[in-house]
Amino acid sequence: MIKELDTTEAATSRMTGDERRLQILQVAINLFSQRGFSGTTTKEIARAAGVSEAIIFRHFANKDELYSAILDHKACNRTFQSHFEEVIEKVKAKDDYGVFYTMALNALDHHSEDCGFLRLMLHSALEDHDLARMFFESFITDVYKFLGDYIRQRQADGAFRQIEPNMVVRAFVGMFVHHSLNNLLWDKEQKLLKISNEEAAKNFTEILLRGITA
Amino acid sequence: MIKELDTTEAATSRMTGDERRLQILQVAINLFSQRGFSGTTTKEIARAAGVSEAIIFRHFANKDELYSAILDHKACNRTFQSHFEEVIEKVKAKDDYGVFYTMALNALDHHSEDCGFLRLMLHSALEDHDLARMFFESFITDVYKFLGDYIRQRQADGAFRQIEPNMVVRAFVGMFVHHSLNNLLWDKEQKLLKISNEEAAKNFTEILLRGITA
DNA sequence: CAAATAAGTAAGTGCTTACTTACTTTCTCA
DNA sequence: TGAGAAAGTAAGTAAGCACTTACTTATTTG
Repeated sequence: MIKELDTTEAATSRMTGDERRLQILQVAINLFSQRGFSGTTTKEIARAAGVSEAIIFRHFANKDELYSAILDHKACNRTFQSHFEEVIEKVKAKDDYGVFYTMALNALDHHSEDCGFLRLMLHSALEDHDLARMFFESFITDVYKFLGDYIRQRQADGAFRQIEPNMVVRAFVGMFVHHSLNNLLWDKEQKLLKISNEEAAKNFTEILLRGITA
Repeated sequence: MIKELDTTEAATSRMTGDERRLQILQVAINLFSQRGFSGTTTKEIARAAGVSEAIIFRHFANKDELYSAILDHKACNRTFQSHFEEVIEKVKAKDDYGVFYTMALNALDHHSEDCGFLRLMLHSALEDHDLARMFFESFITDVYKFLGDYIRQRQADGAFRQIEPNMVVRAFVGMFVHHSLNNLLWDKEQKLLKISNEEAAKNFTEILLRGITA
């Protein structure tokens, strides 16, 4: 038996329930990230998944539950630990440059390759969905705690000058998040600033470290 | 004759055409910024303006034209010159701290008092409306040119070290834009970081200046 | 192989949407 | 002061929306 796995377009052959559910979910994530929740119709999702609309409502009770399912799906494979192991290493070595550079580069690369994620987050934040709140509470909070602790420690060492640590995190995260957002939303052709992620991470890190060293 | 000007709720008395047009526009800006374009119905706009739906279509041919009118309305009273005269003064005096501090504080204050504007921009950027493109081309480009020129000049003076000037602008703008976005979208109660705009502008400026001085 | 089970569809449902029509009320000024 | 212009409305319309029903097709399994 030949099974064609076709996630990008309409799948021709019949799928098992779980396969179809996952496929619909991925299609929905894609469309929601492009057009937002209220801007996407269930008909569009069905067409993009290559099935009739009724199939969607067999797998998800209603449109809202489809959104909730995205929440669950995104939440499970996106923890701080899993994504920043490399940074944790640098922290142990008290490698200031390594900590911030790796952090920024990781984030920038991630934003570049999965720009749908950023869009989805913005949409859900603007529409005040749980997805945004959950992401904030589980992920952003961790980033602030992790980096904040490191900065506090290095301040105690006398390596960094005295500033509110969360202020420093805000400034640094701002640099690369804004950079990604800018490239994604406003300056897609990068007319203002065309630069590699490595170069950007390097510059941001240098500015920050010079800015906070004692 | 007593004329009641009531922009917040349904106006009771009859308005002239221009008054009504403007009022509908303001109500629409308000609602679009909250719920987005496709998330706002013409019925809601009508109710919020205190008129029947037909009135909206007397003033604007269709929903899209209502959006375009917002574009015109926002575009005319939002130029770089008008908003950053204070910064231009500091530039002339080569007051590094003044330039960046004033820039950041102006932006932060503006975001705080007109947070609807930020939301509107994000919505229109995500929905790929002209409003975002126009804002980018008329305003953001100016900011980069203006600050970029200043940084180039100070580099020539030997005051700032050699970095791509637009990179510096990106980093600095990122700090305060991200700060505003964060307070607006994710951390409305400011659990992570509660700080006055003055304090934030001060810290951002200090980090940047230490980060780029020669 | 037949019965059970699950994947799938076509064609609806009632409600909401953007937008219109036909009509009424209020203001203005010759 | 009365006729014309402009502001306003109530009650539509067709298309689109989320969601359902009644039915067909394919796959598994005792």
